[in-house]
Amino acid sequence: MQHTGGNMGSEGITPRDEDYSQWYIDICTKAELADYSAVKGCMVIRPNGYAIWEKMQRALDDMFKATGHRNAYFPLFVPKSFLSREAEHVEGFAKECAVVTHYRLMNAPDGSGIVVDPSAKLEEELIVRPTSETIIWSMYKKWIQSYRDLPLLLNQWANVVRWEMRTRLFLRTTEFLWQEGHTAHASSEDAEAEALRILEVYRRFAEEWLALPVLVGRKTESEKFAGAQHTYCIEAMMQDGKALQAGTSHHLGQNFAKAFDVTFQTETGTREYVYATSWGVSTRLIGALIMAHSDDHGLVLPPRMADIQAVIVPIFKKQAELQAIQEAVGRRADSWRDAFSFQMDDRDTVTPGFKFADWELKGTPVRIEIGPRDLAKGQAVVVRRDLERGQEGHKTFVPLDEIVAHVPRTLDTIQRNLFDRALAFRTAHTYDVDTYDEMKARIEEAPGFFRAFFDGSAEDEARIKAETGATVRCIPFGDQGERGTCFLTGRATNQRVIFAKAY
RNA sequence: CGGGGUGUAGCGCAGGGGGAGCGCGCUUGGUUCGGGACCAAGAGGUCGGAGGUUCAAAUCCUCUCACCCCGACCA
Repeated sequence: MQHTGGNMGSEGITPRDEDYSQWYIDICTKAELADYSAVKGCMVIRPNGYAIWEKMQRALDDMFKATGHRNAYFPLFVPKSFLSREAEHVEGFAKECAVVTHYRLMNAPDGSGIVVDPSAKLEEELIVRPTSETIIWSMYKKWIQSYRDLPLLLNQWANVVRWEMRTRLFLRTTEFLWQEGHTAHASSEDAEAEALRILEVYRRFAEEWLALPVLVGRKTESEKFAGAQHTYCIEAMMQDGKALQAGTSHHLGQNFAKAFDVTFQTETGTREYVYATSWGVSTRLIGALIMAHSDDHGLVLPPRMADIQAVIVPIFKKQAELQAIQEAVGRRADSWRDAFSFQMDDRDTVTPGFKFADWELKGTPVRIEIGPRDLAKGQAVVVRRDLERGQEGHKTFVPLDEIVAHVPRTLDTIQRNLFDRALAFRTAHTYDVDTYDEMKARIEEAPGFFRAFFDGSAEDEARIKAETGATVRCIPFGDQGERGTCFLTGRATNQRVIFAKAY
């Protein structure tokens, strides 16, 4: 199949149990979150999708500011020479960098179209940033002289490019949007505290805003960011039991300071390399949101992520009936607007039934139906997106004057229910395993998180990945200390890890 | 980079040497409207591109381009 999308409606959504991967694509395209662009591996984020990103940006940005960070913007282009300064770091990205070699086009001499002007070759080639560590650290070298300049706490909202072999809408695209924080500190302890502070910001954001329960922990040596001393992460479970890394925070130690020769003078007059962190989340979170909550009818948005939290569907035959409904809503619009965001769908070109399905597809958390019969009784029908038709609580009759209080409560209930549901799903799909054979036997028919004592080497991890497809997603905090025996080597260990197949 | 698939109307597809079609959507008019309405009349295409075979190519041959999906690799 080629480009999907268009005006098909949710009738065309592939059920999850039939083809999870196709279901995901259907949600993205039919809910008009994204569309394929002319460039392979690149996507267009449509208004419905971008609205979600804007919600994420707003919430996260406020949290970054509240923890003392400021925004800045660094250039898209990085001189090629910068990338050779940090060999370990380069290793991770060199194979997927886009390179700018020329700066001008011209008409082809033979009139066949536009060609690259061979005389406009760049002296030094430019890399399109796959991440901004190098360009940022080249500036930090100029800006940091003294311990008084520290800590330096910057974040940037930007696009980056990684030339991936295999792409997937939102989850892995050639170009994507993200935020990248880059901080510099006077001590290792400060950098460590910063990395953990941000990890906690990410956890709170995921759980409180995205209604996405996450495991918080540390990456193993083989899974950590090349160039980091260690990497922390939040990991979420999708509805197919696969893990998705939803955010990372790195303690970079002095690696980048040494690569870019960034030193500062201490209080006692000595000179020391600065300590660093970096951290980021991307538009991938939109993919996480979709795969955590949505169903076979379409997108399901947590209320705090919904641009339109409630849609009002008027039921009417005659214009006079519509007018009466509009007046009833109009009288209360200001107070409603203060309590929740809503939109009236008063199109007279489609039937109410079509609107119901349409707004469900788009993920709107609450639907308020108002018809002549309701109006006569001074009530409305409030319908929850998170419950199936016929389920207890799906539909409620609410007096119009109580909508202002009822809807916000319902939104809170939905937000909480989505989280609880996702957490219950994760719990039900998390398995304690004592032996490697046990995991091997179960992982195919029961995808999920496998919790095991493990102290194997990077080679052991590679072998497990080759044999089962599973990797160590994280070493969760608060799950350590207990003694056990490694499920592979049989050695005594207190390290408990989560194995899972991952996106 | 391997494997698979697809390029024909906005979307989904059929057609396989001689009139470019169907469904949905779109436009206009009318009847409808509490779970994806109906009738009628319309608009809309260099059949991905190039070359070849032929009296004649969407269709056969050669080459090419592009995108999608699955895998390896990676956020």
